[in-house]
Amino acid sequence: MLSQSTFPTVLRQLLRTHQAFLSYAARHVHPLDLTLPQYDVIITLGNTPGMQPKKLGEETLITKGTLTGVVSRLEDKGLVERLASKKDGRSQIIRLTEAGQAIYERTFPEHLVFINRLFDDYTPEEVSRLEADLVRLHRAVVTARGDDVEEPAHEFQE
Amino acid sequence: MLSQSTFPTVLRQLLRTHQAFLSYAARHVHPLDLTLPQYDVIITLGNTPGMQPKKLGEETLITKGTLTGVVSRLEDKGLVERLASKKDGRSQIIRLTEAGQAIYERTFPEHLVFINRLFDDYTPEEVSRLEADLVRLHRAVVTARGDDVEEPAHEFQE
DNA sequence: AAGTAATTGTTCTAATTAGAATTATATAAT
DNA sequence: ATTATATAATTCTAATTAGAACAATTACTT
Repeated sequence: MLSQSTFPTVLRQLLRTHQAFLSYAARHVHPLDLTLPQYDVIITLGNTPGMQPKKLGEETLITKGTLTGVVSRLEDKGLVERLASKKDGRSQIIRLTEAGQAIYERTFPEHLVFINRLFDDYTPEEVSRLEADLVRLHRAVVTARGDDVEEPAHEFQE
Repeated sequence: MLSQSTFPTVLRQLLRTHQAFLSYAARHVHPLDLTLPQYDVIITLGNTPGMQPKKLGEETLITKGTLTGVVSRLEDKGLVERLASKKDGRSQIIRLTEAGQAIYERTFPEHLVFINRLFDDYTPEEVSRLEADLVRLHRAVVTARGDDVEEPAHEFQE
């Protein structure tokens, strides 16, 4: 078996599953005239007093350069608003407007039903195990990423 | 904890792990002056006589509209070439040029080492189980999506 | 054979993406 | 305090992304 010369199928399957899930979730979100990242921001802000872009990006896995644009489009739609922080001149609070909160309350319960349908045939233990396995792989990736510094760059200090 | 009102953490973890893996893989690919999708095309075409864009897209999970651009950029770099099919006027064959094949041969072995490092702490059984669990979830998504039976049970090994 | 339907690939668009450079502000060090 | 460093968010760029519309070609139906 020449599995040594092929790309690990487990990783290909990770990509495939990820992609399939996104296209599934989009079915529920696109009819709301929202993109997936936009809806992700809304459900992350739902039932919160708002949060800084930095934290919002960490929660949604959207990098900051991207987040600026996503939030701006939601602002244009009147679904979120940016408030300047008084404590920190660099910082903001992003929160849902009333219209944004209304969308959240109206759609999120059914979104959860829609998503959880995927696990109809799973026992809670099976879901937990899958999650634990994904956490383990994630940890392996982060570890490898941190350990894999070919050029430590210790010699060149500015 | 109001876990009923929160997004399933197993899916969030799927997205997180996927993202971490891509950024890890990019470390090895970007120094080659290639994007991840571009490199994916190259390793998919490696050691093959070439293939149609349709199949190439299925293998790499790149949708056709995107694939046109990815292939064009690789063509500009002289790494792949498009050949018109004589049997089917709509169709093409995309294959590596000599330069593309050279990059493949020079980099893919070390790329595999780089990637397989993620599973250093896994037993083969653990990898198989994770893959099977991902296949199961993928199947659940496709089933829920409802557009089943587009792909015959031809799940060949890559 | 003629007309209809399906397939292949390109083009077009709006949005996302990561990464780098930039601006503005805050914190730390001396 | 003054300088240096770190952080927060925006801006900029090239590429990818999905989806829709399109042109060209092939396959099917009658």
